[in-house]
Amino acid sequence: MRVHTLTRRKTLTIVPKAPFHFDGTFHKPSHFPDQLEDWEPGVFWQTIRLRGHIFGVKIENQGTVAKPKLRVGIYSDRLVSSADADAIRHELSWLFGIDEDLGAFIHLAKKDRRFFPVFKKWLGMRSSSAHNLYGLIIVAVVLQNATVRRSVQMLKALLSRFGVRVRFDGKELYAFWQPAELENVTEQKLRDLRIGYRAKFIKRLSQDFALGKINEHKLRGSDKATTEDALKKLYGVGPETARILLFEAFRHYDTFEHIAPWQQKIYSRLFYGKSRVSVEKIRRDIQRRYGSYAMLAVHYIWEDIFWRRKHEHIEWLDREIRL
DNA sequence: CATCAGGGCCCTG
DNA sequence: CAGGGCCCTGAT
Repeated sequence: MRVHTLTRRKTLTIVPKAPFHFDGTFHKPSHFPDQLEDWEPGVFWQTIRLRGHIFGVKIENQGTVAKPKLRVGIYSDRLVSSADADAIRHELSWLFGIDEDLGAFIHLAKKDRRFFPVFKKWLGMRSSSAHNLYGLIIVAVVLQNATVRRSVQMLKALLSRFGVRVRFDGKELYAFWQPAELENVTEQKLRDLRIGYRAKFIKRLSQDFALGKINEHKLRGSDKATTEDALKKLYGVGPETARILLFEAFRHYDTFEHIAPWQQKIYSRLFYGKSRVSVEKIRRDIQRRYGSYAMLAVHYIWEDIFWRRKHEHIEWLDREIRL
């Protein structure tokens, strides 16, 4: 398969709204690894499709939490116009909440005696997704009813068959295929990649996106209920997938209604030190405490424990997540 | 070797 | 609105 080699064409400087936590925003330790992005402390790489082209993006931390500054290298196989650069700047701003004002959330966090150390450690972290809606749905679908190992395998299979290999800045990553490219791919061909019944979901989702039955751009400006409705109409998108999309792709920080059983177990441990607390109680307690920032607050505590897991052995967590 | 549940969802009754 | 079935895989 052809590898697209991109070279550096332009460099942008972006000044995020302070406080901004670079590593907490660009790297989510709870997510499974993929070949669409890469990270090391202070540096992030990803591919991105905009205006009909594939770009490589390298984002470097050039500031601090209190005085944030990002240097963004744009890689392409042709000249990058100022319209391209503007589109990339604009898209990154949305995907990573770069201009988001976290003031009200921080105010809440300061009043939280118990978890303030965690909020302080990650001060300025935002919800994020490097992918557009279609890409994030694909990720969410391979996540369904599967262990992490199998999810990784399924996404790898899909990307090596349909993705575009991109090389830039010494990295080799993939860019997602476009929905319309699956038009002539049969469900059986997808099943051959060992993705099981998800083949049907991906087939139908791709059709819907190719036909423009869902408008990501428009939904970014819609309220949560409208967006949730539109998402749940998509074949293969249920309560948990919708939750992921609402929080990561649409930046609704209050998305804390659906709690899956495996999440319930981890929340019970994190918030109560018990093995099992009812989802009703968890939902009520968290919503009361963090209001419209319920999911963001939980996200801080959630990512923190997965971050710690990289360095220390956390017995109960290993038991619960089943890699 | 068989059985089972897993970071859900759709469909049926 | 509860429950069965679904693809595949590694664990038991």
